[in-house]
Amino acid sequence: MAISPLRETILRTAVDHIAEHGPDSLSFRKLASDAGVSHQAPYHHFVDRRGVFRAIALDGFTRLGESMMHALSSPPAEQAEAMLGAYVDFALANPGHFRVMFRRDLCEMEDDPELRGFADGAFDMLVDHVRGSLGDGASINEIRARATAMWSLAHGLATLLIEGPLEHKVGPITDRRAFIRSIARQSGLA
Amino acid sequence: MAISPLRETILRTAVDHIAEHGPDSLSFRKLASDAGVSHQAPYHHFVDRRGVFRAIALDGFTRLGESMMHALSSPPAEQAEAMLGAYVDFALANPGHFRVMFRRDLCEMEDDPELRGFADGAFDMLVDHVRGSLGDGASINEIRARATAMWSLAHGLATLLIEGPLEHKVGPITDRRAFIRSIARQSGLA
DNA sequence: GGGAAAACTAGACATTGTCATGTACCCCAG
DNA sequence: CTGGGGTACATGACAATGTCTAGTTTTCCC
Repeated sequence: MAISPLRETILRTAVDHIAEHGPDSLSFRKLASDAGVSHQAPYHHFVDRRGVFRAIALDGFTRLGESMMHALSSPPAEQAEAMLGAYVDFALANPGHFRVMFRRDLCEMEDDPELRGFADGAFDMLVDHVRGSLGDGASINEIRARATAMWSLAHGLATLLIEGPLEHKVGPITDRRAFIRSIARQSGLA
Repeated sequence: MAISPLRETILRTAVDHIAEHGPDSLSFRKLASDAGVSHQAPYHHFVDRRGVFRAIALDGFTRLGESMMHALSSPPAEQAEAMLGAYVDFALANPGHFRVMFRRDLCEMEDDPELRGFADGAFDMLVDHVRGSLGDGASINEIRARATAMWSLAHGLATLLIEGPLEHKVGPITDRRAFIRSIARQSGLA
């Protein structure tokens, strides 16, 4: 998979557009003309319009995995909060990616083992963290429930922050770390 | 706001389509032809293509409010779990609405006081519940943090269930009530 | 019953995704 | 050196879509 300048350009401008205006209004042709090439050129790097979304999702899950991997190296006492923070930080730093990664109408995971593998990577780190934090006595159901709770909390928080309604309700968030900490404390997850 | 048969038909088929294929592929013209009218007829009931999304969101927040209102009448000990359940139940019963309500690129809340009012209604019920459950000693920051945590947890859970990745990871969920209960217990929110 | 407003139809236009096809350039075997 | 094949683009065409303008029918009220 050699890097191609045009491919990178298109991905970058696509992500920027999605971060600002959402995925719906993303125009394949406009991507091409903005890059200064013909409207057919991108087809050489992406099979479809949806191929762009797929590439963005792959990139996104890679970045998310790196972010969570880094959080796993925190001291145990702070690990849960670090995992939540890593998830939310990633989403807010890469809203263009985040908006695409979890939209099944944009990138189908069902029949895409590669994409699903990338997605599994991030989740498995969460499970690893939970397994370690609960100790050996934890049942598989306990681990499953706690990992789901953490994922849901992080995902919901990230989504509500990106899509806007939360800050409108609770006011602007000045210190994101402290904000996440207070929420992690209120839920029993950290 | 008198009811109009065509308007209702269009909203219903639009919601169905979004529930199945997502909002992006929703065609204004196709809605019209499916309803057996000219491609211009819907413009008499919706200012825009986005007007359809706005109407769906308004309807959705009304239903969500009713669902949470009903949960508020549960006995205090079960109220938190009932609120979570109400939120998730609504989302899974109305995925077409849910997918639209929290997409700022589909329905802009910023300059739409009516829509924002409907959305505020549901959130205020959550705050009321939290205020009641924490008692009089709770600070505004505590209430805010706990309400945000509950909203995030419910929203994330609903989103991950609708968009698919969760069931793929933890397997099919046979008893949703028990599933939600186990997650509510794992987080300290119920 | 007549007139106005509401509901709907018809035509047109720019934009979009995508298919089919053409063209310039690079690399390597002969 | 040559030519052929593959890669990366450009061009043209087509159907579908959102929406503007303009006409037509239907409904309703005084």
